[in-house]
Amino acid sequence: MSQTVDRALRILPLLAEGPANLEQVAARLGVHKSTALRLLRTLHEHGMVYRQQDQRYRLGTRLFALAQQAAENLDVREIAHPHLAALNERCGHTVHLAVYEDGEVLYIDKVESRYPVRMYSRIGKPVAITVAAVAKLLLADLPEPERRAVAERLDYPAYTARSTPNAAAYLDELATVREQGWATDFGGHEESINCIGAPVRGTDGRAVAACSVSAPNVVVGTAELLELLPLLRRTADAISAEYSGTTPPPLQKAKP
Amino acid sequence: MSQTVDRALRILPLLAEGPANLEQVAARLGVHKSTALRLLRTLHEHGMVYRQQDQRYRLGTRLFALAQQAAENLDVREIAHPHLAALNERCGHTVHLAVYEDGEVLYIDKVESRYPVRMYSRIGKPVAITVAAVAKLLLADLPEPERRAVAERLDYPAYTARSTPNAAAYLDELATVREQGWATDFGGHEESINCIGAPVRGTDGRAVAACSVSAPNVVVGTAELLELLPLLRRTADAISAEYSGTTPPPLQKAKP
DNA sequence: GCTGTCGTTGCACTCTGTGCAACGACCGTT
DNA sequence: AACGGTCGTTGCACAGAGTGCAACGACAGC
Repeated sequence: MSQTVDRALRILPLLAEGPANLEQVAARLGVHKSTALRLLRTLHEHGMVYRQQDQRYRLGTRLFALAQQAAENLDVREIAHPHLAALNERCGHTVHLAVYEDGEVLYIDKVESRYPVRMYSRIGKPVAITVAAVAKLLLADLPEPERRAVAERLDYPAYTARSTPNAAAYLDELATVREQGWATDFGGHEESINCIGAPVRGTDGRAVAACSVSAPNVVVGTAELLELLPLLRRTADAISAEYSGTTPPPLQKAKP
Repeated sequence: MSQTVDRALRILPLLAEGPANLEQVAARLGVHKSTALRLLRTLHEHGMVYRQQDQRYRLGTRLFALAQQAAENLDVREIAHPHLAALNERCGHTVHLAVYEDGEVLYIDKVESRYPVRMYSRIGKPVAITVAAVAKLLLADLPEPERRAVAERLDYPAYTARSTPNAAAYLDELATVREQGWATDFGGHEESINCIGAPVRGTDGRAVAACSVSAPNVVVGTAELLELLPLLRRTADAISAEYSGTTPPPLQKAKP
């Protein structure tokens, strides 16, 4: 749309390949040297490109700063929600999204079951950290010292006979979860409620969130619930992809 | 230099703060809505901004990709990282790597403290240039006219009672740092955080980067932190050696 | 159905970006 | 030293590109 800006922006991927001097930039843009110079100067003023000692240009650190800052403001929930809604659309059960923060795991989004029998939960509420599938996924991915510290600091309430009894058992469970890349909670919190979860990962591969599908026994058994695992994992992976920016996800309307 | 490109680029940091709609962007740029629209469209075509469902704009994924490539071009970072990780392994504190670029000092890598109490920082974020140990090291090594120019252009915010008060004091401090070859920041930025730093030098002896160890008072005192100085300097020197090519650098792990 | 908000479009004006040519700094060669 | 070559930089005149304006349209909330 805007020729000048367009040209300026085309310089960036060009420099991403490696440093280039003025003439090379001008040639590859198909413009006069003086034009390229002015564009590069403007980019330079904004820290988008940097001029090394040999006068060649390369990408600047401001790009870095911008991306980093944007990543911090990135709302997983916003990105995840449509995916979670779609998942709920297909399976009908309650879908949760949770994050880890300062030794706690919190639900930050929820799409309600479309069955009449529902489990109780509330966005913003701390999760039963010792048993919930999402909690296991998030803790499993913590750096080992912190994971151990948290596990040992926790209480292990016996919600049911299948609740995790103590730190040792929990750490074992976390190892399993880390290995298999998904988690379950079969009646560990409420006798009659089962749950499966999968992690959402950021660019660095660390779990930034986890999502889960929960359903009461009376609606589906554990075997039937596990059949949803591939779908759940695909959903989690799609969210990860969009969150890390590997997918230019937002399917924009094409011009007619 | 180029008004149009300048306006377009000013949109990016604006969006980095969080999503904004067309009117907000236009208002903050001080231009008409239609102008802002065209700029945003151009940015959009290049993937620099992204339009969410509610029509608001936020930074796009292309920016992340570019930042990634920009980071890869900073080869100090790549070389330094394993050394920094090893340093963190041995002392447990937060380790930073920073570079100087166009009057700013930026963190380009970070290895998190393994203690529960951590300092806040972010890769890509400009460093508190008047007080940070890494900033002192990098400025101390600038050619004298540029050093003076930068020092006199800076603000000297009084973060704490121990912050550098003015340009004269800063230039004195830089002289000391240049002489001793290492730097400190004892509570100059945050009252309770101390920090020691050492320079990474290129073939020409100039500081191309600086690394530092930071720790809160509550974890280690200044005396104890200074005991880490030899280890820190050895780390910095090892990075320098590998970066200048004096060490047959990437000693690959032998396959078992 | 009305009113207000916000994104979008077409147009006329003019300001900004452009290419050109000449200059100058730097480097290696003879 | 003088020369020729390369490459970045500058001033200028022209026109093409960007701008603001006003009107339109989509949508939401009373």
